[in-house]
Amino acid sequence: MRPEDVPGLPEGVPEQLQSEGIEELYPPQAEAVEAGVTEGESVLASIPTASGKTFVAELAMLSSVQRGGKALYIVPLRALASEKKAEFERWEAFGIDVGVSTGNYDSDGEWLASRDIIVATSEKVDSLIRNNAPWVSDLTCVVSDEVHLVNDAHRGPTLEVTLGKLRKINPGLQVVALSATVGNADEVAEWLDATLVESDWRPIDLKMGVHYGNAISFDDGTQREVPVGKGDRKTAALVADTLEEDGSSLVFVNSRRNAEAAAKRLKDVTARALTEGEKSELAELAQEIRDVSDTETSDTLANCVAKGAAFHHAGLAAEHRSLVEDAFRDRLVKAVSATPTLAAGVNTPSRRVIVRDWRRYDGEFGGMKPLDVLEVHQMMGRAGRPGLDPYGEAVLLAKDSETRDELFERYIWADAEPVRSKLAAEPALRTHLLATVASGFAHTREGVLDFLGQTLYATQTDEPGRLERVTDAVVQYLDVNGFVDVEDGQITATPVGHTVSRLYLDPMSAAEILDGLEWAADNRDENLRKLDGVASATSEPQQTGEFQRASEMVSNDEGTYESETTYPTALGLFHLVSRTPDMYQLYLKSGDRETFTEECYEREPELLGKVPSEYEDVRFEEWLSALKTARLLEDWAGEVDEDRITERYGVGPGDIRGKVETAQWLLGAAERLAGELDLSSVVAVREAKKRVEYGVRDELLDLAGVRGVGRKRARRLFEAGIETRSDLREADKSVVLAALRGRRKTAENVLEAAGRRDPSMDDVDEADADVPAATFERASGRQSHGGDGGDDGDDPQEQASLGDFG
DNA sequence: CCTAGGATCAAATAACGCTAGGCGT
DNA sequence: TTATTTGATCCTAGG
Repeated sequence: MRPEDVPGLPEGVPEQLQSEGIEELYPPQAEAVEAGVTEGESVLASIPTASGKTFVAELAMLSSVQRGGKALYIVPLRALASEKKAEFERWEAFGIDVGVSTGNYDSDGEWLASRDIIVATSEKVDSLIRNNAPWVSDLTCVVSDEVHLVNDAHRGPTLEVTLGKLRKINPGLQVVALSATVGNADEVAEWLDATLVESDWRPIDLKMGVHYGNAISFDDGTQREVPVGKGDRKTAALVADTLEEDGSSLVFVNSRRNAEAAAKRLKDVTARALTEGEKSELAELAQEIRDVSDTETSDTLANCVAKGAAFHHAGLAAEHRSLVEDAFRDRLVKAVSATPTLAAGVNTPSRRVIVRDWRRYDGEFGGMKPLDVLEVHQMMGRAGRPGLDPYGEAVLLAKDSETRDELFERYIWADAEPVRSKLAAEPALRTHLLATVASGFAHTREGVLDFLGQTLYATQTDEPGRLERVTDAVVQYLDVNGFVDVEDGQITATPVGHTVSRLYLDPMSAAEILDGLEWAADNRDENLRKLDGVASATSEPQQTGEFQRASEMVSNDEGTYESETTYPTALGLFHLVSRTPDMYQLYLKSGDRETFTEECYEREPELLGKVPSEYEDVRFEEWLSALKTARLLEDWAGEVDEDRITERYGVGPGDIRGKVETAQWLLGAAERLAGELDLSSVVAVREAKKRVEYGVRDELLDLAGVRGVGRKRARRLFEAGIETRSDLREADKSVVLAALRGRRKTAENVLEAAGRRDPSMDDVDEADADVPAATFERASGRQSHGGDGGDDGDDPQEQASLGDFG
């Protein structure tokens, strides 16, 4: 089938496709067209990755818009949203507007009403429905990318419920679902009332095999000799082998540490294959990586990249990740070792994929658990770049012949597991049931069950009555906690219940937060007394005028308290939100248990709630890991350097950012809840939220609110005597310029953002801006001495690293 | 005969990912 | 539960 044979497309689109080099549709694509995707028919395309799924979706959306409709593309990851948007934007020439909506962007989504194609994550879509986004009822086509994710215990139910709601709102809605090959695609298709298009076809051949001894055995019966010298590592040998044919390798491992260790070893292999030109480009890239963040992780990554290897995991800052991804795609970086982040994320194909670790530690499982077939298939599917490689190779590693045979059985010959709905789990139902009631999809127990009866879960369950039981338990939970009222069989959301639903909080998080804030109100006086007692007993450390000192103070384990005690304290609030189920737990590492037990008793008056007994093992452990998270946030909001934090808590720069973002969100929600219930803590909550947002101590809140001023610049301005936004408008320009390290352009931008009438720096003499030469040198030691407070790196980055969320 | 460096072994250590609100100067 | 790292001990080659 050729593009011009596809019915229903807007005029000019087939020509555009041809000019992109698309002469002929791939067989599965043609099959989807024959099934009517461009004529409003629902289709489930269950085909391998990189075989043109997105294209099927594009055809469907274009034709739907052509008929006067509006399309929604649901992505599984935020990172994919912008990638898809960029892809769809080439249709703007045909009068089609594209909009993206993910967590960070707009909230009400009103402006999306005018867009023809909207890209959003499933959570965002869910949230938009909860907030009654008006345009949702205008949708005529919805695309669900990676629908097999309904199988995911954590995020699957959201997708499942969201698709259900969309179909309920728009009865005739066309559903185009894209899925990896799974065991029960027919079942999923039936649930969606869609025609199934299933195929193993790939645009480029994929050879799967296992390396054992001195050779890889492939599934097509061929072998390839890859000798492993003694002392050598298998992975290194395989990477070197690919390199000989000028191909790049992607290595999947099961932990961050392993990813870093593997990259360190691989760099010696890749270094040998670099040209002079590549070396200098890589050196540049390494510098860019160093500039992203001043941490050990960043440094190690830069060292590897300089030699042509890299690692990739969620502990990296987002900028790190995309730098690595881009460089790998451009074939500058020859080998990447990665945790599964890379298997599901943005497209990073590679000539050879090596799945080194196929088991991963799982506490609940009680040992090393083999990965799902689907997951391994996703990894292997990254092999082979269409149009560039003759074929792709995916290799598993075995150290004995028994393992080799097992790997063939388990992963190469095996079909992926069937997709199974995880909706009937209590945590999932808790939030979705409340939302269903709050946004008016159901008002009675029967109504709720009726709605749930149309989900995939209902078509799959072999355990009748389970859904009813869990539903009843959850309704009762919501009732007891005051989120719904149950009367005469009618279930209605209370005002708080409505707010919780709209805030997108897990009701259990909301309950925890409300309990904590109410507890604080009841125990305020007693705890304030304790706090003041402690503060005077520890005796305020001498002058706190000097910044270095002040920052030491907070990070010090001795514990220091602000004298003008606000209550609840920031730490108390950080701990409160850290112990909700919406905040991911930080691991307690060896030694942490003691450290934080001690800390817990020391800081007890600040914590909002009763400390669980040490004998309640699980609860106490959770309490402590929440405290660890809270201390991390407190350090961040106390201007402790990024590298100190990563070192102290054993996390990567990306983790800090993740925690900070979540805390910001939850504190925002807490602020709303406190306001709604008229609790006195609103002000304290707002301040704590602002402090994590900017990563500053309270005296800098005003300054850090100015655009272009992050935690570091704010501190330097403050040191220079400019303490507020209005000081910025009045101050001597040369002082501002000096505080900003003599960067004229930055200074002008800052002044303008602060609302100064004459931001120009043209009339300021360089000599006036007495820039200490030493500050341009990178501080080598961790503790920088000297009075200039020169604790950070160079100008553009100091803002870019983490201070710059806005 | 001593030392540096490598090899070997036992003990210690740590083990994936990530979505979400809404204010505004 | 397991793979990797770390640290201690032992061995060997070379001075």
